[in-house]
Amino acid sequence: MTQENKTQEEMPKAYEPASVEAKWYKHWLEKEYFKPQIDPDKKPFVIIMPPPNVTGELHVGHALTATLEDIMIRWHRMMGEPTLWLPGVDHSGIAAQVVVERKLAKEGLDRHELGREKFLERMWQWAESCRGTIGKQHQRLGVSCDWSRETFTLDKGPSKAVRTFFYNLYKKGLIYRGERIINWCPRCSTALSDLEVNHQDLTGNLYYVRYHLADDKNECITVATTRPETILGDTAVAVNPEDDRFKALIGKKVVLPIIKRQIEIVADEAVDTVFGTGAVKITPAHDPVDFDVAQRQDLPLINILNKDATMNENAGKYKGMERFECRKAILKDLEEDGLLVKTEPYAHAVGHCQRCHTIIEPIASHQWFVKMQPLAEPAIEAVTGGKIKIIPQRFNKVYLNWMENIRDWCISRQLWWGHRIPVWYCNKCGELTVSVEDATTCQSCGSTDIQQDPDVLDTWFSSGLWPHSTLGWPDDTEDLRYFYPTSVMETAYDILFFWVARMIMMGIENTGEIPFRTVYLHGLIRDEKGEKMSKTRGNVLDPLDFLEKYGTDALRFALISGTSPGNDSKLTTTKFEAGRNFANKLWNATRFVLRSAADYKGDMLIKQENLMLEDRWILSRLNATITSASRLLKDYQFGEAQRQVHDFLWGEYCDWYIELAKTRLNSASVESSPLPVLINVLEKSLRLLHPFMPFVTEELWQNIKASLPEDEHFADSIMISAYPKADKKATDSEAEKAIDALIDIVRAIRNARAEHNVEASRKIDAQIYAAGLNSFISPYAGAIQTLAKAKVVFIKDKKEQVIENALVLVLKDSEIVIPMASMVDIDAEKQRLQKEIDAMQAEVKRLEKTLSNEAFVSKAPKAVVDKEKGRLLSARDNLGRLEEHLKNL
RNA sequence: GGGCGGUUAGCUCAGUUGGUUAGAGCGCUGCGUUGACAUCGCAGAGGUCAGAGGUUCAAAUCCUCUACCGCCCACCA
Repeated sequence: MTQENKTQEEMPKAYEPASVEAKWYKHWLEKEYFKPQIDPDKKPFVIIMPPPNVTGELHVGHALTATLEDIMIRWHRMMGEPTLWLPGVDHSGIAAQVVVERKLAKEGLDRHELGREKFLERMWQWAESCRGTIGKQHQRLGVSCDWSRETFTLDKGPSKAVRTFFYNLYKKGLIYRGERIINWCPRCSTALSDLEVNHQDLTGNLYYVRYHLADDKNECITVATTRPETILGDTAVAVNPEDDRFKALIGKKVVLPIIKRQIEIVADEAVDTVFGTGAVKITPAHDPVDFDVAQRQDLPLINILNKDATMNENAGKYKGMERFECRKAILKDLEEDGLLVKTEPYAHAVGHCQRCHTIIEPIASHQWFVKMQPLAEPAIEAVTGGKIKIIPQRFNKVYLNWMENIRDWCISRQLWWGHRIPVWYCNKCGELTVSVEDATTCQSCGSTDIQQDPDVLDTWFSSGLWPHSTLGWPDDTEDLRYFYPTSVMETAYDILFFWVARMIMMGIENTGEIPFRTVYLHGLIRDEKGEKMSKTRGNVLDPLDFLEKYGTDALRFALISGTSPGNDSKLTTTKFEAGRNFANKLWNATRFVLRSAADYKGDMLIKQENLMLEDRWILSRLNATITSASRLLKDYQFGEAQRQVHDFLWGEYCDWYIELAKTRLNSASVESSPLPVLINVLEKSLRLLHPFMPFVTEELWQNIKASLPEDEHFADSIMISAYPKADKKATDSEAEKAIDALIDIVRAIRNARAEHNVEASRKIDAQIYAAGLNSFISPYAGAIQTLAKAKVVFIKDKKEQVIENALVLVLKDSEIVIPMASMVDIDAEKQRLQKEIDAMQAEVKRLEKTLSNEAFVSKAPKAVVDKEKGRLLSARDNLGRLEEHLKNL
């Protein structure tokens, strides 16, 4: 250390995240470290970020996504792989439109008054402002993604991808327009896919209604329904053809109550003979099962609802009524006519709009659909064949179950915000034109009198293309060739079907390759009570609040700690505190190391011949931690990896190594100084921790760098430095054994002091006999004196032990004798010894039993048997010594 | 109706090829102002790993069943 070291002098006593974070994020951006270094000879590591919705600000779920992905990205980047993390934002069709519509409603407006064009202007304003906010929030989280590639789903590239995909599927016959039962949200006034409907069990009623036969007013058939208003749309009554009760009635006509329309009794297998009355009213326009029956039986469809779920002209006198008002009115009328046989309470699942929670209505409607089965087949094969790995594995089953039972996907939405369907209808010949470019003429007749389909596509139709559309598809771009297929798709398990499954299908369809090799699914973050966060519950946590209070690194630490793949986790303030405290601990440890380094005159290279036992120990422990953390990162065990690095730094480096190093700082010559190891281990540990806590590690690492002489081995930033690699040569079992024994000794003496209420300032005496380890540990008499406040004498021979009136501590590899003189009362000590003897006897017994078990000795691996044998020997030995000491007391 | 997950210390949770005395954070008890850190240090208490059965030399870990909690999927009107 020849230069002046001002840095550490300026380090304040506590870590202050705010200034550090802004400084380094800016630096990283300026140096363009987030951009991938393309190298054709290296396989890149690629994550396409799940694009947040433009529905507001980021929440803690986004923060978790950002953290997990940033950990992977930073780790791989430090491993020297060309690393791309591509950020983006989703226009999020219906969800965003609902948000803006609500804002309009507050102004007393609705989108129809505004008109499509003006409304879309408002949407764009909103989306742009969200995009800005989301970007800023992401930066505060420290995400190291390539902002130069940031993409919005409505950008030119993704839009072209959407149209191209639509066009291709249409040409292949996999996209078609047809009349089917779809889920209609009266509030949003649009069709929804099956996935966008949440089923909720509600207790309603099952109403039994009597329909009289047309030709015999005395005879009737009774049907059961939960939605009596749909009677107005009935076009048949169905019974099971095998049902003897109704066989005679098949083909006869009944008269619908109230509107008096005559409908036929038909036979259809879909009818369950044991449910309800065994006779079902058929409302083909408002029930998927009835729709199918109608197709088979060639029944007419009568739609009774307007778009807003009021009754239409087919409802006769109920026209204009709101649907549930109508239900009440019909029930009243039925009752008056004596046709309501009975009413019983009935719990059944009712569909609600995922976005606005309005009860959805099944309605027969002309919509665009994707035929899914042909797309699902290769997507199933990709997972069963192991080309795509899902973590945790249990989601394979969930994924496959959904894929194998997939149904056609309704993709048209009667919204304004989104990708407009690339279809034009000809007003002259009635034919349609599907085109990637905007069409100007009809493909069939050449007429220019054409108009584009007013609807837009399901937002997931574009999200599903995300991994390849962001990289340039359908164009053959360099990015697409180099970065696709991507490496990991990291997202929450609740969008497995919405998004992940569709990306797999679409990716394979469009590129012939899987979109990503690994799917990592994280769990949901819940509040302190374990409740799912939602705006209506009002328990949504804003990550920015925590950022400001505890710092980004603490937030990231909190989000990851105690989590495992696919499992939900609770976010509690104690986790934030733990993260903040850890950052602060590192801060102070570094402060100490650098302060010590300022007085040190040698260089920082570790010289093998100068190493003391504790140096070898901490190097060995560091290496073990690197090995383990690397393995855990590779296995996506981020919570556990973080914990192990944390435990090493706090529990081994700070608690023991620094404390041991202090004992030789003052007296040490340059050769025997702990500084090289102190600083090297810290520097390497910071790199090990960097993916988890990027800011504090960068700041401390830079401080270390500044305190050292110019060194070309140090990169400009920790984030582009090499991730530590395990080195088998660093493993040192001799040093680990000796230092473990030393730690045992210190702990035992401290424990004895505490147990016997020795004053803190008082030094006690201790004789230590460390058998085979004596030569290793005896040099540490001074260290023990400092750490355990005991004057230590090492004895070579047990015979030298003076055990009269003394406390004897029997450890694994050593024995400590502490003269009782002023410390202890004998009875208490006898009791303590007896307790230990009991425990040791139990241990001996257990081991004897294990080892006398021939099956164990013959079947268990030799290493395990030997280990047990060794333990028995040492337990017997300890027991003997304990018993002897008790006798001598 | 199918499927999945959870049940481990007072609380929140780790514990991934079955192998020492089951761990962490927080909380609790006692002690502590020696210049890294009170956002700290030292010591301690606290668990028949939901219950029952099974496989194994060996089970928190694998299998079966049961109980409770939670989630997902599903067109019985």
